This record gives sequence, C-alpha cells and structure tokens, in this order.
Amino acid sequence: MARTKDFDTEKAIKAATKLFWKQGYKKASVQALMKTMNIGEGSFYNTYKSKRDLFIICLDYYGSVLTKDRYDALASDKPVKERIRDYFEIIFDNLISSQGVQGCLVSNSLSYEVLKDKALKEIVLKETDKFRDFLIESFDKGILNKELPHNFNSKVVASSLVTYVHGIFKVATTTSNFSELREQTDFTLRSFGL
Amino acid sequence: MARTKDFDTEKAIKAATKLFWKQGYKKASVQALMKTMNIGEGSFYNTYKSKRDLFIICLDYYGSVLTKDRYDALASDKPVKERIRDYFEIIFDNLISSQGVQGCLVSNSLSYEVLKDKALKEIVLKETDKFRDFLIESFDKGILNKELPHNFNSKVVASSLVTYVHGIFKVATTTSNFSELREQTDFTLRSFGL
DNA sequence: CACTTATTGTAATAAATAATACAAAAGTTG
DNA sequence: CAACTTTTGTATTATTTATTACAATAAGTG
Repeated sequence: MARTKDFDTEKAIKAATKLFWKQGYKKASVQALMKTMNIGEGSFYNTYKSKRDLFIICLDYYGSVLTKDRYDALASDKPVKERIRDYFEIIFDNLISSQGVQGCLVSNSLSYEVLKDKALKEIVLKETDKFRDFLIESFDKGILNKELPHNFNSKVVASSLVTYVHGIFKVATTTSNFSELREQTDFTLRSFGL
Repeated sequence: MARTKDFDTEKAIKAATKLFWKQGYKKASVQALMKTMNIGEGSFYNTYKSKRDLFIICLDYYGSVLTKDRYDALASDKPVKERIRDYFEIIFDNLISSQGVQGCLVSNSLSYEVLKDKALKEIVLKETDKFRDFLIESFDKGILNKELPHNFNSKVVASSLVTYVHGIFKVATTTSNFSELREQTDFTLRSFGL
C-alpha cells in the first residue's frame, strides 16, 4: 500500500452534490466542483474518472443520505395526514433555509443534458419512482388503519402529487413567497382527501 | 432605401422559437439557430443583435401567436369545466404530436440561465402570471354563471393548477405514457372541483 | 530508512461557444 | 444604369469547457 487520500471523501461528495443540486449537471463545471470539493485537478480525475461518474455517485448520495429525513417522515408511525404534512414541512423548510440549494436534485436533473444519457436517465427515473412508491405505501397503510376511505385511489393520488411536487420545485425557483406556496399546497392536499 | 431581406422573417422567428422551445435557451446554439432559421452569420447579428435579443423576440412570439389557441379555449363561451378540459386537450395534443417540442417554452425557461438575467426573468414571470390570470378570469366567469359554487376560491385553485401544469411539463419530458398523465389530470381537476 | 505506489498541481489539448470585422454581393431608388 | 445602403458569408477572436500527460510529492510498508 501507499499513501492515503488527503481530502475528506464524504465531505467532498457532499459539497459536490450540493453544487450539482444548486446549479444542475451541465452548469456545475469541473473547476467549480474541484473548488468546493477542496481537491486538485489531478486528484479529481484520478479519483472520480469523470464529471459524469462523480454525478452518479452524487445522485446516489443524495437519494440515500440527503433525503433520508423526507422518507423517514413518510414512513413514520403517525397518522397518514400528519405524515404527509411532515413531509411537506421538511420540503418547505428546505426551500426556505437553503443557501442557494434549489428544490430537489432529482427533479432538477430532469433536464436535456441528463436525460439524453441513457444510464443517467435510468437512475433519475428510478429515484422518482421510489418517491411515488413511498407515497403509495404510506397511503395504503392509511387505508388499512381506516384513516383513509377504502376506495382511496393511492396510485392516482400519488402520481398526481408527484407531478404537483415537481411543479412546486419549479415554482420555487421564481418566488420567495413561500406562504402562498404553503397555502396552495394545503389546498391541494385537502382536495386530494389528505 | 436599399435591398430587402432575403429570408422570411416570420418563418425565421417561428423556427428559432421552436428550437428554443425544444432545447432551451442555453442549449440552443447560435449555429443551430442560424441553420433552422436559414440565415447566415452576418445576417443573424445584423438583424437580431444577439442570441439574447432574439430570445426576447421569440418569447413574445410564443406568448402572442403560438399559444393563442390555448388562451382562446380558456376564454370561450362554453361552460367552465369544458373550457378547462379544452385547454388541457390542447396541451396533451401538443405533447403527443410534438416533434421534439417539449411542453411549454415559458415553463422550460424557468432555468438558471434565464432567471439570472433580470430582464428575461421579468418577461418569463409576466407570462406565467398571464396564464394564472386567465385561469382566475375563467373561473370567476363560471362562478357568475352559477357553474361553480359562490365560495369557489379562484385564486388558490388557479395557483395550484399553474403549479400542477409546471409539473406536467416536467413529467412529460420523461414519459410517453400520456394516458396515465390524462388520468391523473382528470383526477386533479375533479378534486379541485372542476 | 529506502522503496513502492498513489496522490497531487501545472501545463497543455481539443472542442464548442458567442460575437466581431470586413469585404463582396445584391437589391432599391432616383 | 449608377449610386447608395443593406445584407450576407468568411475568417477571426476570445472565452469556456472537459479531459489528459506528466513530473513532483508524500505516505505507508518491509
């Protein structure tokens, strides 16, 4: 064996993920990535092969670490409607307190640059499917506990909500009026029977 | 006076608008724009000054010409619920029959590259406001005609629907399963009391 | 302590980008 | 038809981009 890495691997990935999150896959330049990762050109290509390979690692990190709290909220033991509200509370907290980090890395990654790459597209789509499946599961548990009517259409509600959430992330890039967003989200949830 | 332009101005703008629509502001290169506009380098910068100035013209063309049918549907004399369904019918027709043209130019333009430019941002936001205002007006007419309950909250429903439509355009870039999108849209509209 | 091997920074490369300079060509008007 | 002015294509520039080559450096291991 020889020398070990100088930089903190997890910190580097976390910083890179945040930059991809903030600026998107295309816009986040290797230069900027290296700077925020505290890493030199040599180390970068030596360790991560390419920007694309780093992005894959970051998507994984985002899905498994940075969004853990959201998914935990959806899977908690509270009543369904509280679970869903908790989820959106985290989303909105994130939107408000974020230092330039915009919405959701996965949603932001539904862009030409990413989707034209078959492998990247698959990863991103798998992640959005995961979100929808978590919602369905959370709803179904609510039906079982008689908190939702037995004819509640989990699949359709989940799909509609996923679409709506994509919209939120989009709208959030243009407005700082989060109370309005909260209000309309509350309306939407109630309309959906949640 | 001297010689007149060789190329068809309206056709050129239409082609440019479609390319911006398809690829987004950043990705649509001047080279590609010139090619689809059937125009040379000299003419391009001579006539349109810059890519940015051309984009402003295209945004205007999109808002006033290319989306006329959508807005006409919302303003027709049919009952509210039919007006809204007509609107979405046009949207879905557009999604299905489009040759690579994705969703909505304005919604697609809510991107870093565009929003960082104050003037462009203002134009794009004005256009989304226009859409929301058309919805509110359409709803209010429905309330007046007793087609909607008197306590129907036009503003909140309109805002929520705008957010949802942004989501649709996002989701549409990843799926070709438009019947599922139709189904969930129908569910959403009914949930919103439409 | 020296040897091995991975890490790291500097310099260089190659491709794509928006925009400019300028001279040749072409149409309109008197 | 000739003067005038705009249009147009070519060549050039300046900038940004991801990636590679390579030599110097530093850390473990025997």
